[in-house]
Amino acid sequence: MISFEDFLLEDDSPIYLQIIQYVKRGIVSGAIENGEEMISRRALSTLLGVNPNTIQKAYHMLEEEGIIRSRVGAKSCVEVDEAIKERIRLALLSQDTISWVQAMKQMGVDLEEAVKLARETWDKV
Amino acid sequence: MISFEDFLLEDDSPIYLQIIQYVKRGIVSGAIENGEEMISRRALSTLLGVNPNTIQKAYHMLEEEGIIRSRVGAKSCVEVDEAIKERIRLALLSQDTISWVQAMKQMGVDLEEAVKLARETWDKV
DNA sequence: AGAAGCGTATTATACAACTAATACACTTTT
DNA sequence: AAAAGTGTATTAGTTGTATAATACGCTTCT
Repeated sequence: MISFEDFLLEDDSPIYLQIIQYVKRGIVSGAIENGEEMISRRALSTLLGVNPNTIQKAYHMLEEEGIIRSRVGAKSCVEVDEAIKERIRLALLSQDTISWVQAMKQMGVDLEEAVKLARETWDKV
Repeated sequence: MISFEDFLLEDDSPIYLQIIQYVKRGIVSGAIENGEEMISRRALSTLLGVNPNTIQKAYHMLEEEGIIRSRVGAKSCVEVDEAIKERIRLALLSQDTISWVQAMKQMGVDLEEAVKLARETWDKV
């Protein structure tokens, strides 16, 4: 079951987006597998200390994106085939990398400097 | 004068934060220099097509952070010494790089893959 | 001196995100 | 069968972001 043990509220972005991002990144990394059960909405809202409706919104959007499957009375399940996984992987990797590269360029950092910075940062995080 | 010519509203983050980020990145890159005049609040709100109050909020926060200096009746000016510039540079570079590295790690991408991805992305952006 | 432009301030409205409390129908567990 | 847990839905309230319309006093330009 996906227990959200290592999930942390850090960002100032909407919580429901952070939850969606957490699940997507988990799928990309392989930490979250097809068929796996999600923790229930109520349990997650208690765990994170946020409102059940916030969780509901995140789960609902995950369902609309075709990532989880819900049935009344039972826990929601992850339902992703290889095509969806690859689609998510490409989207997330390019999206995150593009915005980082844009930031570096806007600050006048060249490619080699940026790579050096990334290498130095890697083990600190 | 800082004309915000190459400023683009893209993000879904608050506009006033995007403006602050634009100015900070400009200072880090050297595109924005100490003593330079800011475009007036009214002119910028017209240029970007957003409400004057949104601009006022951004400028006000920039002033509170000690980055610009305002006098009633005159245009606001950038006022940053080398210490402040270095503080901003360190904060922005590490902040952006850390979040990118975290993203890559959460998705199971190792350092060399990430570097490769960054190199491939560099010229496309 | 006068007009225009500037920073600053106030009040009101709209909308999205988040919180809060509750209810219903269904599945799973006991 | 009963209880507990689940997804789903509704209504209400708070906060932050952005819009809208004005107003005042100061500086700069003509």
